[in-house]
Amino acid sequence: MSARNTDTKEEILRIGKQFIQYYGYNAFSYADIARELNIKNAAVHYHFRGKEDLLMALVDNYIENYQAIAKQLKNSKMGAIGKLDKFIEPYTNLCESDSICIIGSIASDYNTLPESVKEKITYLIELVMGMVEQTLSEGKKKGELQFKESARTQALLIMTNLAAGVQLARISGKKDYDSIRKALIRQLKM
Amino acid sequence: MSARNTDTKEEILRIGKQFIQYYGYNAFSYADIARELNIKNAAVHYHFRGKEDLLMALVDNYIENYQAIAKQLKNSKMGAIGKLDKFIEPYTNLCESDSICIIGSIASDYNTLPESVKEKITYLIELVMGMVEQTLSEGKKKGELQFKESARTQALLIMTNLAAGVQLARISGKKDYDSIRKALIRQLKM
DNA sequence: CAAAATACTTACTTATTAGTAAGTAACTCT
DNA sequence: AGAGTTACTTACTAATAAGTAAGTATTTTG
Repeated sequence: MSARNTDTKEEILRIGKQFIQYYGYNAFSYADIARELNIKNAAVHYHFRGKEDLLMALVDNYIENYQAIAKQLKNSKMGAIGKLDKFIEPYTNLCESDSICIIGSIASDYNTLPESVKEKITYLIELVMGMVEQTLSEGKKKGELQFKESARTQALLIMTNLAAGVQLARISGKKDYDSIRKALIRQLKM
Repeated sequence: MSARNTDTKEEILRIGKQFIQYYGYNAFSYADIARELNIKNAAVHYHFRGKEDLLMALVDNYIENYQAIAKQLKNSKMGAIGKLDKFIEPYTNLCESDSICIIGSIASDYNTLPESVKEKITYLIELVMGMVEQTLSEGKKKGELQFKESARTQALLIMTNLAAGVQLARISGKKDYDSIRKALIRQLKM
């Protein structure tokens, strides 16, 4: 046992992300991660000094991810609806596994988190908001989308529909999430 | 010390509600409640055998509350916009204290909760949903409101906007919540 | 091939968690 | 006035939490 393993760190991040989205930040422990990966909790501490550091790393991952997506969308010839679909897709997947988005999960535990994480999550939200806002603005200019609010407000409406949509789906079922998702797109198209 | 106190039970419920909305169900303990009320944690156990029982009682409180509101609205001559404003008001107040609604809080911790609570929260959501749906339907029939989705879907859109709106406000500020709230009403009026 | 770095495990600590059993003071009822 | 009942406190338990120090096996590097 215990041959050197180069991707334990990534596995910890993977499980950590899963746990945050499934149970919430305050409802899983390093012992839970260790059990899942058949290692000892000290091994988790070796890769991430504390839970706070793990969360920071996770948020960093999301930031990098969304930065990459933002770049892709910028250079893409995809239509606005297509871009929005790409944005919505991950939420639909979360729904399938009874999980919620990291922003919603962190928002719920927000008052128990260290300042460092709070700052980083603020940045992540602005990043995501900016992306959606931009997509909406462009889509409107090109006549692909229509909405009456400012792009910022419309982006807020969409993000809150999705974030709480996956939360609600846990309780009242996936049908409700689907209704929300379809209504969202329909209203932007008409 | 320790004169008989008849409203400790209600005080526990009050603080419990506060903690759930501010920290989340998994981020406060009976010791926290005891400290806040200057009693011992065993006293909290005296009134509510376990945390699960406390949560159940809290959800029961919400159910009674919303049943009372539903009855009021039914017999009220208030316009649909007025009724919606009454519904939205508590969310705005939550925002002021950096708190989130109990449904959002419970949804986030959903996968860590006992079955009994899950069932009860499902009932609470249907109750609230029914109320909003009803208000929307009536308002549309009377020409006070306009929307293109079904009343159920429109209610879902509004509830998710509000629930995630207060969550988002924690991170990106109350202005975003206000934008959402105003847009919501504006769209229904036009 | 030896030293250093890496990726862990073993074995622990300290704090906090939910929860309980037994005792006690004050009030209520008869 | 005495017997319950209520509303607690005192004093614990067992489990789990985050975290650490020291040791070990494997791999990389000079």
